Amino acid sequence: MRAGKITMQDVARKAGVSIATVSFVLNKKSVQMAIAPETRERVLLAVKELGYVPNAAGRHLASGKSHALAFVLPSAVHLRVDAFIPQILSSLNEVCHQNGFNLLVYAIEDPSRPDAYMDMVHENSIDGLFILNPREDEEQINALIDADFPVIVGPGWPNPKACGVGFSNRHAALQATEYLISEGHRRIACLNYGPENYLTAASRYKGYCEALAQADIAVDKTLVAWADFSHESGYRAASELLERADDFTAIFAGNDTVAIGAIAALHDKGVEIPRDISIVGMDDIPPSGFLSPALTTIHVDGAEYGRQAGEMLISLVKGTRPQPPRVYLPTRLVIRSSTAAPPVRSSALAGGRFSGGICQGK
Amino acid sequence: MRAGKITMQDVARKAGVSIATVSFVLNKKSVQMAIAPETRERVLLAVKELGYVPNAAGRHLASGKSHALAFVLPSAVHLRVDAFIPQILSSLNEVCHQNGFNLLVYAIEDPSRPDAYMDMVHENSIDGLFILNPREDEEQINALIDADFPVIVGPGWPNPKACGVGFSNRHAALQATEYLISEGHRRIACLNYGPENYLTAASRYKGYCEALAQADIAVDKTLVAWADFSHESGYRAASELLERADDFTAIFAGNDTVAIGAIAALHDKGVEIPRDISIVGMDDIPPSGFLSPALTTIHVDGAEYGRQAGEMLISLVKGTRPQPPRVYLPTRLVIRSSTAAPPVRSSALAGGRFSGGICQGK
DNA sequence: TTGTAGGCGTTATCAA
DNA sequence: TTGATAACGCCTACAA
Repeated sequence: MRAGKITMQDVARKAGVSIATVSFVLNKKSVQMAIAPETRERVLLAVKELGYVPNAAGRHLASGKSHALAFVLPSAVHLRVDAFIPQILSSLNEVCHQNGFNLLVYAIEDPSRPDAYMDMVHENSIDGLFILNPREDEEQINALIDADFPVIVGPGWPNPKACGVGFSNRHAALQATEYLISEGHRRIACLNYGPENYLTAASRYKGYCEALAQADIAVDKTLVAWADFSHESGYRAASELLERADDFTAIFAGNDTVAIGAIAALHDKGVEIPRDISIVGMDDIPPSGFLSPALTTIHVDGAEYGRQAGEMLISLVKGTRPQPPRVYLPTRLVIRSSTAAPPVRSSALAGGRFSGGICQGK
Repeated sequence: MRAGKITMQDVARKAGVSIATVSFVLNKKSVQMAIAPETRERVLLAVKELGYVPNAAGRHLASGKSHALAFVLPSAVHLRVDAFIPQILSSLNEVCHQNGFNLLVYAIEDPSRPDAYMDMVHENSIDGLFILNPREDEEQINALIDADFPVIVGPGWPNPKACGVGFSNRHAALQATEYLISEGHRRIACLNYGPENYLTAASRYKGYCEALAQADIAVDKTLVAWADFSHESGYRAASELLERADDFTAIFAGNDTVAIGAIAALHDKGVEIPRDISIVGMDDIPPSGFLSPALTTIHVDGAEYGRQAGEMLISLVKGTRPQPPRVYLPTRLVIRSSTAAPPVRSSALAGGRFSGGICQGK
């Protein structure tokens, strides 16, 4: 294919100028290089007539710029089931292309080589990196940042030179849990998504604990379960929770994906939401508002997330440190119908939540 | 960053050989070029000690190969809300990286320039293209195929030279609708996802019509609604349907995403699923099995989809026409709890489905 | 079995 | 204001 392999040579010949001139015209270095309008016209005409398109490889080699950015995801499962990712990806896609960058996606597949994406950096095939929720232990990232390679991470990344966007997972989890508490819940389970060394999950857990602490509620480890990223895992974790304890009245879920799984588990066990148990999620993924019951959750603007990340990264690539270098996106509690006040029965009387099961039709 | 810009020059010098030898060793052209094992070792050692990584741009320019593949999506909205896409993307990601290719994602943002992604081809920045659900009118695609540029489209693409993977949308829709009919439904609404010139949506509609025809049921246009790709649109379309007609007992939804929206709409109107209305979706996206009611749908293996597409494309890039060149993935009806036999009341007696509303608690 | 050298298509630095 | 020309890093005949 290759567009008939028309090169600057051809354009130059046709326009009767040198290839250097063609390059100048095409790269219009602002006011620096002044080209006679007449010459410019001639070149532009030739370009148009020949259907010339600059070759990426040549440009890349000569300029050292690949005009490509990479979006790195912590895991492939993540990509497969977490509906929040596509939100980010979608706006990132937009920003990139509007600014003349291609967008590479790299979901880490092989946990034994979590930094395989570094190859793209070393091969020089990308100009910048947006790493979503990196694990803290990835030292390579700091090496890149210290070497001034354009990288966007989370805003809490422990390197003063780092630039990042995101939101406070801790705070969002706090918001969610506080809401449950404000509704009157005291026995609140935490169904986090893991693994535990996964930074954002850890932060969310921290927020959950903090909210409990503020209300003088002790963290009960039997009420804490770790799922992974999938609906299935949420289902499983919720089932386990239900077997381990029968007196909690609410669940704080690490994200909407596992919350959806948990809801199904509760449903299958005959637990009614929010009558018997309330549940609040996080992320507000597209289906959340359309479930029955609609999921109360913490809304984060995924599109804004991707946009800001893209813009910051591009700014970095162009040599300007974004201002501000660290952005915390706002999070907002969206109250829907999966939450309510806890059931008003004393456990002594009712003897567990399933006592009401005989009333439930279906 | 650029890994200290170590080039083949450096490696060659260090190993005491020429850069050609280094290149030979690195590109081990199978048995063709025999290199003395001793020399090879020396080179490999130098590579390791220097931490040499080949430069993508140089390689790209010299070889004409970018080692990058692009995944093109018909729209950004699609990417944002259709949970089927990430399934494909995830396995595509895997196949690409395992084979040493980078993966570019291009979601078409600007409908006025639906083929903007062609730039990537003309710039020569990708070696191949996987176009998901292209619109039929994109003539450029045929130009590429005819020029032997590696392209993967759907298996039904009207060009004998085309290679493609996918599944029969028509057949899948037929399966879904047939099932509803087999359950006893006669008044079956079609809530498709659009736009109408969107090939897959059109095929699904065709399958729906075909199933009705087989059962001697006339297509009633008042029972046909077009959504777009989002949950919201499914919600809206279902609401309209409900206002236009009150005697249908089942809905065939163009995909699970709009089905989820539709379920919410029915729910909000007090319609109970599947008691009053059954609904069947398509694609079997991750949350579908976890809804209440769990969605009956047509399962397609998204991971397999992406894998095959990736493998076929890579084979094409390497110069081998995949065998077979067109793959139809199997589709499977997954019966869950959103479908049942139609309510057994005569419309004369009941006077519309809402007559039973007073019995519904909640 | 290994080395030489030309070329891939741009960019960018100098001269002119 | 424009034109030569040297990089850029690698691949690959062709020679040796």
